[in-house]
Amino acid sequence: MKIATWNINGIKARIDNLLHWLKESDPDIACLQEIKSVDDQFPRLEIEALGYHVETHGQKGFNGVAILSKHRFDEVNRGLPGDDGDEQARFIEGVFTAGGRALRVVSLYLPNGNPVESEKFLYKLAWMSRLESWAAERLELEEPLVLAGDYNIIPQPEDCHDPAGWQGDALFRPESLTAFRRLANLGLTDSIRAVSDAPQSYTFWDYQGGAWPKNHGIRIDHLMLSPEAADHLESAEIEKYTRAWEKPSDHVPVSIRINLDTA
DNA sequence: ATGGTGGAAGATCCA
Repeated sequence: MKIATWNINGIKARIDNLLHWLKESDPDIACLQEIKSVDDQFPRLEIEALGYHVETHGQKGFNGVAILSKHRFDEVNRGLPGDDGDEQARFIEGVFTAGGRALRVVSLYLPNGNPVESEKFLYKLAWMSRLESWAAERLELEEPLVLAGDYNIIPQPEDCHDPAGWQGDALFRPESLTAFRRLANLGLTDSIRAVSDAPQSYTFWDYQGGAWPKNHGIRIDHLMLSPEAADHLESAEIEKYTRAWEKPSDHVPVSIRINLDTA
């Protein structure tokens, strides 16, 4: 089974690229972030025509996440628990049946958190604390769980072109990295790191300043796996070819293959 | 010092 995550930076601007990628990459489950659309304006028909079930958690203008799946959803949960006043659409969980057992897949869009002097950084850290609580609870189920999305976290210096330049940024602040490690240390495996130590494996290149041709990127899109998923990880891949397409997203897809039939 | 680029929306905000 192939599971992918992609911050598409606007579904209206990216629908042609998305359809092309779905045909080419052919994921069984695709987690999308920054759909920047309300649910009833999401172009579900074109995607359903390719054989996908579509579940969205959108909002007007910003944020918004979705899961596309060739497998039927047994259950869908929208929103990260822990703050009833949080209006931002950044989290959706789908539950599927794979290999005769439950498979949980989350599409998440973790807050950027800049500027760090603002409420936005506090919101990022609070959101990460809520995510940690949620993950701790889910891990008790001892099921295959894939936490996929744009984490807005550069885990290690080798995950960016210029660590000194990122010093102090919310994506690389010690508080942010500590919160990410706390999450990982619950027992989640970083898929890309599990299959490769290669540096300069980036998932995002800014539109500005020729970042893409200069390969000035960062690795901030991650698929974090519970032990029951990580045990069956076969491969992980950054599909960077999409960054060279016309009208690209500034992020590229990251995908994994796991074999849950042998679970 | 400024603006750099792009999306959504339709003035700015967000990244």
